[in-house]
Amino acid sequence: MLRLSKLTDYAVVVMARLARDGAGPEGQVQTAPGLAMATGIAEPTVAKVLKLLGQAGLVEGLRGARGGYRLTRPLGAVPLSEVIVAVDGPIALTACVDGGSGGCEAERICAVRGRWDPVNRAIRDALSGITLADLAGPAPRSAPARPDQAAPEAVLLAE
Amino acid sequence: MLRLSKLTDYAVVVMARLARDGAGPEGQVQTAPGLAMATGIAEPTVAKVLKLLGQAGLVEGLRGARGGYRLTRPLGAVPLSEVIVAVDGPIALTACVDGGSGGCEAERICAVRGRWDPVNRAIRDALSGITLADLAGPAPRSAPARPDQAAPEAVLLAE
DNA sequence: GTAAATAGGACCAATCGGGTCCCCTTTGAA
DNA sequence: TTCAAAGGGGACCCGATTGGTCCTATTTAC
Repeated sequence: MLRLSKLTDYAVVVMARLARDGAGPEGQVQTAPGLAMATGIAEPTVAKVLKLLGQAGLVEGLRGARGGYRLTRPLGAVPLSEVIVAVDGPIALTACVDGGSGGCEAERICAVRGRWDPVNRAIRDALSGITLADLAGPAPRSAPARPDQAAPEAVLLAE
Repeated sequence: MLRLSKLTDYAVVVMARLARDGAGPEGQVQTAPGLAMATGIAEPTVAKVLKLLGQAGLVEGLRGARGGYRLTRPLGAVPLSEVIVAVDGPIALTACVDGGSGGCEAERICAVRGRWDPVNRAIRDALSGITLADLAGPAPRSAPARPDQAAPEAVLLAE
């Protein structure tokens, strides 16, 4: 289906939330439990996503009491491709592209061997041209006034 | 990893093989076992791919003895996106894009709800700009893409 | 010193996709 | 007329990947 993983989706939501709450570069930090509360995503999952984003340098984690996370760059400076790479790994549509030889037993007679590169490049370019600001931008419809006050329990029970 | 399925890879290989062996529009047909032999892909898998491609109208299957498959269009007139849709289903990076409501319990507080559309569109555009001829390399034997075939476009969201 | 919070890794379960096999239908050829 | 070759359609099973959870170590404010 050419889908990207849910983790990537969560990552975008979490980073958008960080930006929204002022946890930008050199700004205030926000804790993983707090983000989980605000986004409605389970807390261990939020922690996992933040760890991955931290390893990629997209967020900065401050340890210890009063610690938390904040963005290292404004959303407009973060291409979507970077988030995908951070969470899902390298962007390559087929296994035989970057892995070199081995694994593809039809290597000898494969007619399209090594020809997926332009495809991968096209995808990467398309994804690099979109920043998180484009995704998190102005509220799509009926911006919720205070989503930080919304109780996830209520959402679960509502529908 | 944003990978596309192996089946799609096989589909490209098989279609390239069809073109290479002259099984183009109104040309000779080639059998599934023969294609399996030529490509090194397991025969049941080749048959499965050809069925999917046939349902999408990308290849034409002739039944009965002396039957087989042939392309309905030259490779240059087949955008990669169509093959992906035929084999993998609609191109949509996230589940919450086209499915409407249901499934995403954080729908109410999701900050990026409905914002994946430009991403999907960018991907689709990138994939539509690449034809199988680009993947299969230079025209094998004096059968270049014929641009007189008007763009049949494109049922990306069909299914 | 203690509590709060991140860092890192291991672990389990479920979903999805790859691959195979089955039987039916069609149709050219003997 | 009969047979065999080939496609059409679907069901099925196994494996891999992913999503999600938990535990422990480390750091730091109070």
